[in-house]
Amino acid sequence: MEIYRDSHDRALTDYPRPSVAVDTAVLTVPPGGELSALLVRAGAGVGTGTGTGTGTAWRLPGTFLHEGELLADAVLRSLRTKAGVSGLSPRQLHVFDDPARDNRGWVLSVAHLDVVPWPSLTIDESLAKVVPVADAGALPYGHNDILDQAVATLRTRYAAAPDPAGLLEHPFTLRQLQHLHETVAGEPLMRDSFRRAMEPQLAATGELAAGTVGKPARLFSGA
Amino acid sequence: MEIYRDSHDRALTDYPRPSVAVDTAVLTVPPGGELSALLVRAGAGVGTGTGTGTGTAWRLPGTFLHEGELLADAVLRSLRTKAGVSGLSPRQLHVFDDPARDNRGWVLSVAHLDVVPWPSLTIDESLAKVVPVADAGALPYGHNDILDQAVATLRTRYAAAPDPAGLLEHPFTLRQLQHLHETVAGEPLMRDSFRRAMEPQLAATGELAAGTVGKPARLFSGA
DNA sequence: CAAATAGTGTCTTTTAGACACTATTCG
DNA sequence: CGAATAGTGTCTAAAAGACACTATTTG
Repeated sequence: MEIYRDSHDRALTDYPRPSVAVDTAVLTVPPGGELSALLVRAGAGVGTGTGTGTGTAWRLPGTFLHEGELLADAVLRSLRTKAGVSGLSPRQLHVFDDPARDNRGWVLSVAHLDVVPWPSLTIDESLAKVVPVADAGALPYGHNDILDQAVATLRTRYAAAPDPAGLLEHPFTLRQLQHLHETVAGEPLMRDSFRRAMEPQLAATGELAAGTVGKPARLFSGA
Repeated sequence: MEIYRDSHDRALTDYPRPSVAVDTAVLTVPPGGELSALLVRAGAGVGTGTGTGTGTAWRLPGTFLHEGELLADAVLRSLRTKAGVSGLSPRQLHVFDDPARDNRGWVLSVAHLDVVPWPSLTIDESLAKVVPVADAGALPYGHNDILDQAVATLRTRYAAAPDPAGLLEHPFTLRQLQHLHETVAGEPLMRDSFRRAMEPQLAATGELAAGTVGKPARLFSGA
């Protein structure tokens, strides 16, 4: 490998390097529930921003980046290890770079968002829990900021497409889709406008929902 | 400092760590010109993704993160060193984490956007140049992607506010503001709609522009 | 049948686009 | 004065909101 030197004649490897970690806001919507996030117990010795460890604190799952590993793979690894979650697509949100953030040294943390359909989220309840984002409380090390940014990103995504994160099982009715959007947005939506906005983006299966009160709704298969 | 150990009983400092760099899309609008970006010569030995150095290649300015330094400070340092630019506010765009990106080793690069008013951009022409983004050509190491994302971010910001990056000198007329918006958006905007959207967000100084052809326009002072 | 929900039609309000007309300056 | 630009009013078209009415199911 070629060695480049900078203006002070130092090779690349002569520079001190930060540890790099990932912290992830895992968002989901339980059936009939609110927009929720996955939290893990702080102080387990894995992840960033562990702090002095009160023992009862919760935090977003995270881990250190391994050599040559992609950030997205580190996110998936941390979730697999802690929550048995698989098949996801993490997105970067922001890099937290305050040198004093972590008392173990110089650690950069790349915050991520990962949206997980409820059925894919099987957690070890001794290590993790899923709580409505409104009830997350105060999290250490700026994790509330990550959560806020994650929710904002999710809302932006759902404002533009019917179900970009695949939170709904197919097929679904317009009512189910609207309920999901209201849960994500955190506010009620108008039936007429929602219909007008969504119907052109959906493909009807030709089937009808059965077993419900009222006129059976048409089923859609997503995009 | 307390030492935490992970599940393999390795202390934090035992992990291999990546070098971290910043690469910045510096955008500006020259008077009467197009939306433009700052490029520097590749192969100077500073920054990431230098490659084998053809000698004629151009790239976005970048540098390695120094110990304990904030990413934004590294961006400002790299711009100060290379272009005499000061007084800016870099924003993170994305972390490039392909382990094979840089032939000098494992380097993460945090892409940034920095929007600079033309008068603040005094460059050393032997090291750097400012070219319309449309004429940037093929840049190495995904820098075109950074540029695209930077332009998209800038457009989003200007769709929401009159002059979020302070590209216009105060006071300004509505026509000047519209011209700026058209330059940023890359397409003509309608006079009526633009007026309706912007006027409520502006504060008139009470003064009028002088020395121009036509009825003198009211001057505004921004937010 | 009553209650509940789906689907459709239509009216109103709001917003965006188009355009016309007046006002004021420079050359 | 004529060309150029600013500012305002108004007409029209499109989009969003509101609401009524019909259709079809469960209990």
